[in-house]
Amino acid sequence: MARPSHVRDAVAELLDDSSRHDWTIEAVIEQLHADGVSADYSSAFRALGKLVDDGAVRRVDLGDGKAHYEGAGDHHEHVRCESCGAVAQVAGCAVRKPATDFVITGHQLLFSGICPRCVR
Amino acid sequence: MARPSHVRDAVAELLDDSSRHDWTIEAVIEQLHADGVSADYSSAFRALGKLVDDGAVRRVDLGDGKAHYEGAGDHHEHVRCESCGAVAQVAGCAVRKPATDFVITGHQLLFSGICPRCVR
DNA sequence: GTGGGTGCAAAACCTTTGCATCTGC
DNA sequence: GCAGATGCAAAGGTTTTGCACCCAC
Repeated sequence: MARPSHVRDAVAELLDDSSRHDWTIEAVIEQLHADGVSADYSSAFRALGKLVDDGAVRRVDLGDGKAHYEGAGDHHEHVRCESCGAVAQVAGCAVRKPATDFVITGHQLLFSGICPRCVR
Repeated sequence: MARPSHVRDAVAELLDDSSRHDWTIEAVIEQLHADGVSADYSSAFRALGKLVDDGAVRRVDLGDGKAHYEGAGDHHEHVRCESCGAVAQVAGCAVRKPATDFVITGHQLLFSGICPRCVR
């Protein structure tokens, strides 16, 4: 049953505390290592998978071919800079329920744009 | 200069005529072959890439790990059935401009849901 | 002859999975 | 002992890239 999992715990805490919302598996591992926590890629992968199942973490698709994760806090959308790839979140929900015969269970919205830094 | 490209032309015509909006590279190739057009995976890949650059085709992310393409016609969003993977499009734009310091250039919205067939 | 288009094959990239091991319970 | 957790390594599935060859201009 519930058994200690230093990897899962560390990942959960990391994503929960962090304001980042574009954690990749690689980034998570690096941070864990920097924090002195040993963790293998597959361990992190599995930990994240379980956390997503538990609803503690959301998997986000930022259109760069990699999986991103963020703590499942407030609902918000993302903006990604086409130029530098920086990601920011935009508060609130900008989506209206669509007219369709599907039963809508959720949505994922990704804005593309240019960040203030790249505009200059 | 502009040189004939039977692959690119065929792909462009296919996506333009089709009402499908979830063409994968594989699907495109199969259809081309069915239409008697020879085309290699990499040729289709490159043709699609160029068409996307030209703005004639849109690359759509349907969250299944594969790249999907559709003719760049009217703007619309997509719904994907969590159960069977079927994809439908929903007319109109359900998105409001967000409050952010990014310069928004576009967006991609994917609804998840259950299709009428799977609801039963 | 030059540059773009095609095919075939190989390289790259990520994500998943298999397996042996280790550790609480 | 048993089930869950972890590492290491290998498998999978797609997307990209390298190269040689061919053809319209």
